[in-house]
Amino acid sequence: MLLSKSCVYGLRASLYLAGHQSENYIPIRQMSDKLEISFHFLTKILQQLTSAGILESYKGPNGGVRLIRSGEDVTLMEVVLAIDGDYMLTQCALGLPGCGVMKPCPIHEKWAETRDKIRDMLESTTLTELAKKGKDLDLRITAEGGFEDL
Amino acid sequence: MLLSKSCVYGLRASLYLAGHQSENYIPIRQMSDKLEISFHFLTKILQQLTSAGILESYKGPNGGVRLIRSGEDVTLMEVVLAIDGDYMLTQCALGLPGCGVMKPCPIHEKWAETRDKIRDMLESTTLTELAKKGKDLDLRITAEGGFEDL
DNA sequence: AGGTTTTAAGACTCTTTAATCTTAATATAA
DNA sequence: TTATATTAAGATTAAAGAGTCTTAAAACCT
Repeated sequence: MLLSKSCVYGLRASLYLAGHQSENYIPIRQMSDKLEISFHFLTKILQQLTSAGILESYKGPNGGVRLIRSGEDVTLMEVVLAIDGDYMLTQCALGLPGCGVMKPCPIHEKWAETRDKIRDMLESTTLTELAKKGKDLDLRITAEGGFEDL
Repeated sequence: MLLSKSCVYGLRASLYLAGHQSENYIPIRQMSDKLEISFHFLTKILQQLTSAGILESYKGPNGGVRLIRSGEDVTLMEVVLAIDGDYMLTQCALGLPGCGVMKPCPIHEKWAETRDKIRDMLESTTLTELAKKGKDLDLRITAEGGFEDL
């Protein structure tokens, strides 16, 4: 699997936040209900995004989480790095340690090109861009229903 | 991780076979020693490639496995599909069931483009091509040492 | 036939990831 | 200041992936 489940959940939650952007904090419970993700599991994932400086959280009534910066600035890459790390973007296709231009494996070159495509996509796509697209076209970030139901 | 460990081992073993192509069967023990992969684990992986019609095996003295067709014909895609399946190439980036042009998620379009790049690379690369490159440049398919040591 | 070499197959264990549960800490508000 | 709402953190359980071990089956050789 390209992205871990944690990472996929993190992306969906981030898109949710980008689509509900306001000054207010959004309770995790609300997100876990809407997105149908286990509350406690989602909480831990969002903690990773918080400590990575992507979200900020607030406890108590009317607390929750929200994007620190506008979703305009936040790329998919940031979310992926915060949760899955850079493993996917650095690891050799044959799993060999230290694979690179100095000590390549036979697949290295082609693989590096392919990886760069993935990297470019993740770096050039922002949360706001996708959330806007989701709203405009009523696309979904949950199994059933569209963006409007969120 | 993009490819499972089983898949990576399968690729390395397939490259080994492509680099030793002959009429003879290659014992799995020899491969597991050279490639530093657990014998029993490698055996299971090669069984998958055998039942997928990529390898054929023979028991008893002078037995082992070999590529059914020339490595010229075998693409990386075939090996990946036999071991990891098409999950990576079909799965939605947000993990939503049935994501496609009819019911897309906001990332679907960009993701599909990126996935196609991966697909193209895997489909256009053959074992022989990589094994030849590995021999010519003495690249490695094991942590230490080059192709020549195999 | 009997012993040896090899793959095949299944049971088992270990590790990592995913998910849940419980308790603590923090903030609000009546 | 007490009750409530919320995130934080750690312990625990469940499931999947990775790896090992044992036994069986097939083929060869003497």
